[in-house]
Amino acid sequence: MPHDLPKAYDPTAIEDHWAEYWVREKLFSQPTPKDGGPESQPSFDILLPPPNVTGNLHMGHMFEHTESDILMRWHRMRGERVLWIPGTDHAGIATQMLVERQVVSEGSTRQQMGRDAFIKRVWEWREHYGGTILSQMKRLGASVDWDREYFTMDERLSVAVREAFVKLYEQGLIYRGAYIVNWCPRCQTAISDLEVVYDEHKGHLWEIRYPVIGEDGKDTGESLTVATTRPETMLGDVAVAIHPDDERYTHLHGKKLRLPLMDREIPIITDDWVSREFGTGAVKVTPAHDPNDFALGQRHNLPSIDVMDDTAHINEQGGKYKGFERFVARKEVVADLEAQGLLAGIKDHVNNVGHCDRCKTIVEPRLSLQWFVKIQPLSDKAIAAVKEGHIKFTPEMYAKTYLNWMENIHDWCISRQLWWGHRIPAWHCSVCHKTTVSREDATKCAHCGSEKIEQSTDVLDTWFSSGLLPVSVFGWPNIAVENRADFDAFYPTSLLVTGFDILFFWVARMIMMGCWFSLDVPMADESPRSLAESVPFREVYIHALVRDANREKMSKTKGNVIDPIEIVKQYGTDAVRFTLASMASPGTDIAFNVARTEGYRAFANKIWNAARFLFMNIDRAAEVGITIDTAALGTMPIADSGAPLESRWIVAELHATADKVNEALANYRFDDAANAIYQFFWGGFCDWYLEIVKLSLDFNEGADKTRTELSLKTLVGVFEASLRLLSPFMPFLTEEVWHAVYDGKPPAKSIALTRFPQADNNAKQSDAIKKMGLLQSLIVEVRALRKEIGVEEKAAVPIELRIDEDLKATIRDSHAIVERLARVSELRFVPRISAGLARHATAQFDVAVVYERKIDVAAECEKLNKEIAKQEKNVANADRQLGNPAFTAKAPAHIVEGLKKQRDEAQHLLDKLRADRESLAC
RNA sequence: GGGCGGCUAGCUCAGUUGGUUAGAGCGCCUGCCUUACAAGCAGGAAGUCGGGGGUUCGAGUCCCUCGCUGCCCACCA
Repeated sequence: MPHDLPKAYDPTAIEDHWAEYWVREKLFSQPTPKDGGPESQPSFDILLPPPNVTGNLHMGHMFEHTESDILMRWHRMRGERVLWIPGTDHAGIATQMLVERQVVSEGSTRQQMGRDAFIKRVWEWREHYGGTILSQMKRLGASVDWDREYFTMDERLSVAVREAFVKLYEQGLIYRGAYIVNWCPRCQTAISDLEVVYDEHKGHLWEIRYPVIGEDGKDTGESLTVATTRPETMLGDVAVAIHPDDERYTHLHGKKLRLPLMDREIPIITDDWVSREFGTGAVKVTPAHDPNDFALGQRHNLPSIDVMDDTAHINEQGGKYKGFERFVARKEVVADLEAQGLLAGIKDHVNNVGHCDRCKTIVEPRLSLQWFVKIQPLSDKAIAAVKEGHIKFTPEMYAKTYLNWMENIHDWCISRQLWWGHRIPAWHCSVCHKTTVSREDATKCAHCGSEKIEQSTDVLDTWFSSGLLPVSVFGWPNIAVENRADFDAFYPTSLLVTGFDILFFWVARMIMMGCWFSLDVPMADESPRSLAESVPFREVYIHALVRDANREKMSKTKGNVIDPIEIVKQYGTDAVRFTLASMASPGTDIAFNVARTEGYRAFANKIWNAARFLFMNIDRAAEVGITIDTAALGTMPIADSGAPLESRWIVAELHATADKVNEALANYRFDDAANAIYQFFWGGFCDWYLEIVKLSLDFNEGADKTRTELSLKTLVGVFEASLRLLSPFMPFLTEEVWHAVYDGKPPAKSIALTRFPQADNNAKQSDAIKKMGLLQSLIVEVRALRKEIGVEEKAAVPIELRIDEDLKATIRDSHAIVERLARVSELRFVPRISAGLARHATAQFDVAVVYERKIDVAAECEKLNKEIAKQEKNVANADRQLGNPAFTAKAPAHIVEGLKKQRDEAQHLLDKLRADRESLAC
């Protein structure tokens, strides 16, 4: 029996089933369009930021997916051609590290295994464990197109990577050279600037004397003191630099120094770059181990001496320190200098130390032969795309952050000394030593024809391939006439939903690469592609971070990580989704609190029980021959003017809510949208409408059958529309209940394929809202009065009501509602409230409960006094403002009028309150 | 060293271009097992909008300043 819902809402009982159903039925697949371009149907498509293949789903993912899924389901229900593409990233370093650890635990190493065997091993690992996140996403109901799932190392995506590399190379935008890069000695690879995280570090500033030597090569007895935070790098020193205008050292210009420990002659050079204030004003120059020194070395034609190997141990260039690990070498160097009396001092010094983003090892700036992208031509386009408004950021401030970074961008080091990743399509010739870059696997040198070539062992930065995704997932570079439907329909994608942490890593790179490569792809009508049409996405929505209940960042080390799957098991996916949505206001981090989730599980339960109430009545109706025509559902209910007040009211509220939700979602205000629905369903539909409609649901003999049927129709219609309104937020619960509404014969395979409620502007403006408001305020006042004077909950009591003539009809027509909801036995209209009765006064009416009051006079007086003081203040404030000629002259008329009205109402109320106080003899 | 946020009820947060008496959820207090729901119903208390100054008829909202707090960027040895 579809109508037979269990008494309590149990999410676990329904969610697995629907999650599996959605995937099995391929409900969210969006095949390549056959009907041409996007004109035939507006499309809305986004690319899922591919999680690392090594990853587990965390709260941040769930948040991101919830927001995306809400948007996707919403757009889908608005009839658009919706596509959400899932995939995973091969995550070079992360994955290699993980598998390496596994290999080591088995007593081997990747070096022992060899490159091919190791890579095979990684692929095997990926086959077994690589789908964790995606299967978790399936369980959480993300409405992605599983038929289009990709992996960044898939063949077709690899083709795009190679094409992009070769093209940039041909355009002169990729070069190879020896520069200072960030080297991770643990990962044994270069990493980009972005992959270095800086940390304040309490260290020292060592001051070392470098003896000055004369023409004869002998010490003059004088020395120049340099300051350094990394004394071990002195082994690679090739000069000492001073500021040309530094008078302390003028006499040393042109002189030479003896490099301690290495006994090497090095020159003193002058350069404006040197700061006279820092340290001693003399800086040792180590071009192979510091970017500034490297630049100095370039300017002054100095050699570079790399004193370390790939693992940051001192190499043969470091003389007797060869073999020492860098920090051991540091100790040794300092000790030896001290022994030789060359250590002038040690000062405490706080400096920023760079760590490898992946493994936290201290990064070694190191001279190394790497591949770089000459980035400026790409960044120019990427800057223009945002400045010209082709890409819109939400929140807007991220556009500033983005531009600031983009305008100060450095060339991008794209080579990595890893095994797992896209291998660089470059072949080095051992005969002519030139490099061949090729789309096809090269067999001979393009320069000398030699076959003694070997492919570069380096792979590309992971972000090089993910940066290409917006073009590559739609088939680039193979966009031929017969093979471009996807590209035409879906590029540029509509939106990117992501976190700010990958703004530069990924978002910026996609913009650069998307604009650069798609520009060559003509439009469907063969016209050239404009910059506006070459962007990878038209909008970027940057979501906030999910923190724990104490606003702490979740981290494994702190042990405060909330596992979404655990929470979901406890409260249900829908409740967790609703929690995230309701807290998601752009730009504000989410302090995830299970108390909120508990509340939204209660909300889910509320919906569940409303459904049970509905079904109970439908079944009772069926027994007396009243049936609901489900074919009439699926639209926006409309109440005609003859319908009962509560029907017209709830329909108007439904339209108003639909309007709010649509607008909120258009502005990424998930919180406003969720709150509007919550408020409508719980505060309006359940608390008021259901209670009132119970009066009309009379199935007894002799009851007004037409009225019952009409009411039931509205009830079911509004409820069904509410489900559709809720569906993007709570897809599981609404799916279950929606199928039940249709008694197992739904008009579509899923509620996700129905239409989202759209407000009719006329329907949301209704006098019913005003009338209902009056009734509600009367009912609330009576309830409060009852409470104040201690009327038993169950007792029905008479009330006296003094109300303006023009409002009387509303009350009279709906007296049954007042009687039921406020437990009133008799409603007496009176010209004035009888003396001695407990009363409440509002601007519109006075009401009293006819009951022997058991009230605390003192408490009542206190309350009255408080209220009187408040109203006196209101009147005084209003009078003061109204008495101000500047106000009446300058403020707009409706403000002045409004204030006058407000003042009069306050005065009216005040009079009544004073009278009350009198009668109480306070 | 630059840049960007935040500070509103006990907690977590809303508050649209300045406009009439600043809101929500949770928590708290009181009373109810009223047959959809105690994961519920009803009523209630609670805020000098971080401090100071300014603009304005009018400021939570705009400007200045100070404080606290968080984040991002940056090659100072």
